[in-house]
Parts: sequence; structure tokens; C-alpha cells
Amino acid sequence: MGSSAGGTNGTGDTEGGQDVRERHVTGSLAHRVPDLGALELLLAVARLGSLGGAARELGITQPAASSRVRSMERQLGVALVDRSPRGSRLTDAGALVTDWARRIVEAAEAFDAGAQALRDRRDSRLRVAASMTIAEYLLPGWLVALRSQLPDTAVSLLAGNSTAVAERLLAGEADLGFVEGVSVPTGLDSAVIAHDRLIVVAAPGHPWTRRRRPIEAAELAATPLILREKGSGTRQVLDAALGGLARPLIELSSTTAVKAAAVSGAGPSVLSELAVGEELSTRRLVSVPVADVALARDLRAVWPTGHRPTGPARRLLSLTRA
Amino acid sequence: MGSSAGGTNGTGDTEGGQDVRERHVTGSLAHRVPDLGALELLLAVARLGSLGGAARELGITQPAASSRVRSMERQLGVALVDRSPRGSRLTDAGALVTDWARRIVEAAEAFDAGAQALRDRRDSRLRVAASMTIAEYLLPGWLVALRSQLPDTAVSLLAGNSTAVAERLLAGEADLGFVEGVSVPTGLDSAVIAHDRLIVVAAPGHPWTRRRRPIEAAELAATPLILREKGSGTRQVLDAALGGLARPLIELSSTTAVKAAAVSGAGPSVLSELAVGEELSTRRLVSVPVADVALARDLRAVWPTGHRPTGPARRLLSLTRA
DNA sequence: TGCTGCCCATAACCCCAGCTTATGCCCTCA
DNA sequence: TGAGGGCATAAGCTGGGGTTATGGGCAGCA
Repeated sequence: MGSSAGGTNGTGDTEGGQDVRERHVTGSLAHRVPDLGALELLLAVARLGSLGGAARELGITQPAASSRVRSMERQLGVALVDRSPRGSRLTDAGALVTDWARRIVEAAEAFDAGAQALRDRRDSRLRVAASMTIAEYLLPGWLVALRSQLPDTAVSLLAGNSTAVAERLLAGEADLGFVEGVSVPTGLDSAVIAHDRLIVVAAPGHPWTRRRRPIEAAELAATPLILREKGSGTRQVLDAALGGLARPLIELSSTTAVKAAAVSGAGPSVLSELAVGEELSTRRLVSVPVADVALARDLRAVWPTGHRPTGPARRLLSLTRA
Repeated sequence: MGSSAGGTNGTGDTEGGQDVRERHVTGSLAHRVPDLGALELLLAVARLGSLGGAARELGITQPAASSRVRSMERQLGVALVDRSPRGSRLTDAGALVTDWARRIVEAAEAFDAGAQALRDRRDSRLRVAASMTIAEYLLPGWLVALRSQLPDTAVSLLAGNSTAVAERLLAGEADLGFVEGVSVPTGLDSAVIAHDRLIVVAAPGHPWTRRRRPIEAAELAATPLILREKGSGTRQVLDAALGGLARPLIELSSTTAVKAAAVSGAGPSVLSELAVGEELSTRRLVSVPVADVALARDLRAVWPTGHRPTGPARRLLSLTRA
């Protein structure tokens, strides 16, 4: 590395003497991270090896691309591309930054696919109904993949609980559904597409995170927990596993609120492993081993009995089987 | 939900009769996805239950927040918050969108943590040297976590291959290193922090993706593959596993380039599972089972023999042991 | 019942980031 | 040696996002 970071190539440094470098300013991410357009531009430069080429691909002019990359470099304080009269290549640091940028762009693509499905309610070629956990954590990725296979298929998404999903399907208002939980609503055929486990989590420092031995079912049932409201898929599985005994410390109506409460140390909680992956890997939450309790559940694709999915629905279904 | 989507409420529609609704316009993500500032604002609204409160937290005025949320709703075509004279709550669709937004913001936080480490080269309290794969895929997450524990510790990052990492550590220019690969450079102590496997991947449709039986080592060695250049950690492991026989179809100098080539169907490749997680789950690449080949490798933290990490280095080390 | 406080919306104005067009220099290659 | 691709700089325009100022609903309380 180090090849270019310091500005050893005196191409253009117009900013001259100003090294005021505001440190430690908590300028709210948006001020420290380039916007999506700039990140897309960077990815295009990486792929095409030229600023002008990237500009053409994005439908802007070459000077616009040039200045935008430059201001991104100023913002980050790192040289990203080596410009030469016959093209531009990423510096080592630039390659790294580009990889990190790609994550943001991919998350944005998932967001876009999801948002688009949420908007196009009727008149879509593929109408999907999904339970919350699946709609939150899995569907956007599937939709991105689906779009790459069927770019012209408009998808609509309705999110609700299992019974709502079943109603839509049976009323002919949805082509394919996804539910989590133990049982399949009557009138529907299903295929298991993935498995999910509920796990017990607590903020770092909680006594349970220091235990040697796993929690027993009885102890879990006896401890007040931060939980989703009754009726949620997560709560149903937990209640079933404990024999209807889960004691709520607080009941909240969204997974997000539950996570926030758990992270802030309000108490232990039980959540889908899909929901807490990020929190676990960054140590904002710690998983507590449990013994003796069946917290696994299947994630299923469902459709009206007899109406085996065809067309785009079939395509989507085939994407979901990892 | 559907309360406002269709534009039935004529609040501000200055564009009047134009329902031209540009469909299918590939307006480059950035035009379809709200910018980071707007997403942060949405998260704040979700957390605080009020537009004004969110505005205060972000250091902007209430009208600014109000208008920004409104324009986000217009952009997405979906009502996100239910405004009432005593606060604002997310709609169902808003809750979903907020969850998707959170992914983007988290990716941005990782980007920011990484970029900041890349910028602060010297004069940092914790100097980390890491091999490319780790710097790309794992370090940013660790840095986010570290920052939540030690907000005032400036971290610097140098990315290079294993020998470069070792040099820095031995020269006293780095406090903690991370390497992938089979052997530990001499003069360094190490601890295994995770495991990684190289996997064989191909674009969907490639003959190998239809096979029933795993690929044999001999077949893998006989087939031209898309590979990183000689000397990269990935290549070393593969060569060792095959007995130095890997045949390159193309040699490329970055993981990203290799992935792009593989996705475009140029041929099969061998890559770290860390690198292709996203591609696998969205089916841009398919994993091909292999028999008979030892493609596992350890990811290790390393430090100069005897100089057991202390202070921030120790803290970071403890974060990395999942 | 009216007062006070919190919440949100609208209006008018301002500023700068990012775009465009126009131009020039550098390098390579036929 | 001229043509063409690639990059940089300069000058001017536009709009999104910010600000201040103001007004209207709904709760709670004297």
C-alpha cells in the first residue's frame, strides 16, 4: 500500500496548505460516508478501469465523475484511484474501500427491491405474502436475485402474520406465501425452505453471559423476558416450547424494539437467529446456550393446495432453497 | 399502510396531472434509494416516536425532518409514518422499510470505521495490520464493535499479504496483526480466531453445478480456473492442497475481479467462503462440492513472540473470537 | 373552560453539492 | 505526427436540503 496515500503524486493538490482536518466530529455518518451515487461511481471505476468510462455508464459527464471521485477522496482522506493518461486503477486502499462500498450498495439494492415490491400493490405479475421475519431478513435478497433473472417481473409484497398470509393465498390475492412457525395453515401446501432457531440473548455483562452451564427450560420459563407480543410467530414458538409459560418483562410489538431493549441491557430476550446475526457478530448481544428446549422452527413456502406455483412464483421458490 | 400510496391525498403534488410514473427507468439506485441522512432520520423517528425528537437528535430543525421524511415517502411511493398531534409511529410498511434501511446504515458504519482506520496512518493508539481477506470481510465489523467499547481509540489499518503483516509487527509498526493461511510467520505468536474454507464456485448453468457427485482433486487440478495471482493467500492454500498444480485460466489481482469473472461465466473459480457469501445466497454463484481436497484454513491473530497484546489490542483480540 | 406544551405542517428564503459545457494537456499507437 | 482516449480545470446553473417564522390540532391541568 502506501503507494499513493500521502499525495506523493503532485497531480493536482489544489487544496494546498489546509490540514485543518476536523477530528472526532460526530458528523452523523452521512457526512463521513460518501453517498450512494458516489459509491456506485467508485464501483464502476473499479470495474471499467476508467473515470470517463464509468461516467458514461452512469449517464453523467467525465468532469462530473472526476470531481466526484476527487471529493470522495478528500472526504475520506485517502487516495482511491491512480489516474494516468491511459486510465485509472484503484490504489490498494481504494480496492479495500471499494469492497466495503460494495456492501453498502448491495444493501441498497435489497432495500430497493423490497421497496419496489411494497409499492406495486396490485397489477403485479407476482404477488408475494410473507410473515414479518421472512419479509425483513430474507425476502429482499431473494428479490434482488429474482430481478436478475426476470428483470421485467413486477413483484408486490404484503407482510403480515401467518393467518394473514393464508387468507391472502386462499382469497387468490397472492401467488406465493412464506410463513415461519410450527404448523402449516389448513388449505395450503408447503415446502420447507430453511430452518431457523430462536436463541436466548442478553447484553454483554448480563449474568447469564458468564454462565458455564446452559440455561434449563424451567429457569428460562421462570425469568421475565423481553418478548414480542402474543400472537407473533416468535412468541408462539417460545410459548409452545415452554408450555405456554413464558413470562414477559416487557412486551413489544416489533423485533427491532425488542432488540433495542435487549441491547440496552433491559434484560434477556429470545429472538430468531436471523434477527440477531449482526448484533451477535458485533458483540452488542451475546447468545446464551440453552438446554432442553426445542426452539427450532421451519421456514416454509406455502401455496393453495393443488395450485403448485408456476411461472415467476416457481422461479422465486427455486431461489429460496439454499 | 396503503393509506396514501396511490397519491390519493393531494397534499403537495405540484407536478399536477403528470402520472407518468416513470417505470422501469434504471435510475441508478441513488435515485430510488433515499440517502444515508434520510435513512438515519427514519431510524431515529422509529426509535424516538417523533419527528421533532428525531430532528433534535440529528441536530436539524423539525421542519427539515418533516420535509425530508415526506420526500422519502414520495420517493418510495409508500407511507412510512403515521403522524398524529402527539407523535409519529411507523406504519407497517414503514417498519419493514426501516429494517431494510438499518442494513444500509450498518454497512455504512462498517465502511466508516474502516475508512477512518485507513486514514489515520500514524499517531494512532492501535495499529492493526491485516491480510486482504480479513481486512475486507471481517475487520470493519470488529472496528464498529471496538468503537462502541473504546470510542476514543484511533485505529489505523494496513492491509497487505502475510509477509507484509509480519514485517510490520516485527518492526514495531503495528500492534496486532491478522493473517490467513496455513503457516504462521516466524517470530510471531498466534491464536486461531476463526476458520475459513475455500470453496469451488461457478456461475449457475455451468456443467459443474449440475453434477451429482463431488469434484475430485484430480479433476479440479486438471481444469483451468479463474484464480488470484501467485503469492496471494488464497492461491497458496489451493496450490498446497492440489500439490502445486492449479491451472490458471486467468490470473487476476483482486478477489473482486475474480468474483466478477466467475459471475460472468468465464469459468469456475476457487474462493474464500467469506468472499462469496453474498453471491451464493443470491444465486449469482453456485457452490460446487469437492471431495478429497483440504481447502480449510485458519484465520489467526498474530503478534511478536513474547509481546502478548495489551490495552486496545487485547480488547480487539477478544472481540474477534466468535 | 381556557392555558400551556408538545407535536406536526406550510411558506419564504438561502446555500452549496453536483451537474453541464467548453477547453486544454498528456500519453500512446498506428 | 496526427488522431484519439483519458484526465483536469474553469465558469455557470439548478435543486435538494437546510433555516427561520408562523399556524393549527390535541392532551392535560389549574
